[in-house]
Amino acid sequence: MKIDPQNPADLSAQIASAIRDAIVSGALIVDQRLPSEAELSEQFEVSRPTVREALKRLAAQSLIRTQRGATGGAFVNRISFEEAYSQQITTSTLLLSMNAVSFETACEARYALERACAGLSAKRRTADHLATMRAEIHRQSQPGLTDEAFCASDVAFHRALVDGAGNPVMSYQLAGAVEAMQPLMNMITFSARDRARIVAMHGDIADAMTQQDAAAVEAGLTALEHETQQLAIHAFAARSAAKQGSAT
Amino acid sequence: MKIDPQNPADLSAQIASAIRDAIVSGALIVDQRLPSEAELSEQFEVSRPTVREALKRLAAQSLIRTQRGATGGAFVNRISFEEAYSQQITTSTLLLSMNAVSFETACEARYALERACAGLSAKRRTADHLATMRAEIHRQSQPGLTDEAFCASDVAFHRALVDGAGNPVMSYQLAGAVEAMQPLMNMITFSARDRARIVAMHGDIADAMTQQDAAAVEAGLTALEHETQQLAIHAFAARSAAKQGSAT
DNA sequence: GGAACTTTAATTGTCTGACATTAAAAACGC
DNA sequence: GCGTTTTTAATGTCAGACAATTAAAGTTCC
Repeated sequence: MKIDPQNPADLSAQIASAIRDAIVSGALIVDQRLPSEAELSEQFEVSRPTVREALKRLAAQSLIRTQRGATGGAFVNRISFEEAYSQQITTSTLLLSMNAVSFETACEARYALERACAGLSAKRRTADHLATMRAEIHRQSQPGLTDEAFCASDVAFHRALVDGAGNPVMSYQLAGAVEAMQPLMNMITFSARDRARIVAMHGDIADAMTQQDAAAVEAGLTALEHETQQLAIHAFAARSAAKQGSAT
Repeated sequence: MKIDPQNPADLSAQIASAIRDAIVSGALIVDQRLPSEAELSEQFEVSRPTVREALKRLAAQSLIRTQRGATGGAFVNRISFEEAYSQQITTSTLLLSMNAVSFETACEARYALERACAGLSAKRRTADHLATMRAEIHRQSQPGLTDEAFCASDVAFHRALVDGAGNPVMSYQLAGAVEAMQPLMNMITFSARDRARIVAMHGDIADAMTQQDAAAVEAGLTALEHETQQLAIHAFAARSAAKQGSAT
């Protein structure tokens, strides 16, 4: 580390990259203090604002944290699952919304991955997970619920299912897949009948989880995927029809 | 957006957050130009360096890109799958290496998710995917290969399997799970016999893919998971034994 | 001698103002 | 009308300064 070619462009990006490599490679370990900004600017032969921009880049990725004061400075940060979750959700959400990923593709990926949890989750789920699922099912049955709140509850239900696997790595990987679907789901209007069907399916899945019947959980998820895909097809058909109508 | 409480701390983080929210919520759309740094510093009533630090934070997350010159500025960036991949891999890798996640947990998550691809991938894989898998199997059989190169080839094999599903969202979500395992795998020394067994299993999986036999692909992955877990147990047992020996 | 208070020093956070670099648009010459 | 030059608006970088914060060292008082 600490070397920097005299490339003309974007010194702060180069410095950030050098420090990032040092962290990823293990040359800088967790909680280790980086040199002060003044020292870094000497080492890299740049000004302090440039060093600061590099450090902010790393802070944005939760690779470092900073403390003020006499013994302050920049420290290599231990990335928590929480931080990793929220980063993944932001990236996944934007990736889907910006790249014209079809609802079908995103939905397929989500349910395929979620089915991957079914086996472990059916086996390991605790009473807490079951209680959360039941509570969300109950919330979803409330009549006055907005579509948005319905979708949020849907996400919470599925997160409980995923967390039931008791594998934090899996929960982390799935967070993006499940949460990023929410904006897409929000584009759908759920009729009372649609909601009733979904709630029933959630009930079936919760029952299967209670009985630790992995195959039934998978089957329930597959049924739910099919239902969701159908709803989306109708919603988008209706939407494009309305567009046609207003255009003519 | 554009509001900013007079909270004392970390103005650049607040500004970055405000702009990020505007992008995520859709108030700022792809390729839209942000106000110039000078204008932003007026709007937020801070200096230009502070605005710049905020913009660098966003650039680090690929939310914006900047261009110099007369018509330059900061533009909302369309996050590409490529960028999202590499971000996910960095975050996942650090998450695993920094949080003392057991090999067992990471391995379980990885294979569970990979099995989720098996069905789609068996059905949709093209000749290209099969060819890549065969090529990597061949490379893995080379005698002079370093452990690191063997692991890299292993990753390439599995990525081909995942990509075979033809679902870019799934490939993206799996990238982290598969690649982040590599540093952990690199801690294992593969004997010639170990490698032969793994290569044989890869061959079985490739055969199943060729025949589009989803169940066989899943079975092959399960067998491979078991083999990997066993190898890891022995490797870590040997390692801790060596540690004991050197300590006394 | 010990506890409470004060001072000091180191570090990040922010500001001001300036200059360099870049790239597109405008002006100019022919 | 086309090629060249100039202008201009923007980011990239720098230098120097001050404010805010925090921990440690020093000081005072009991």
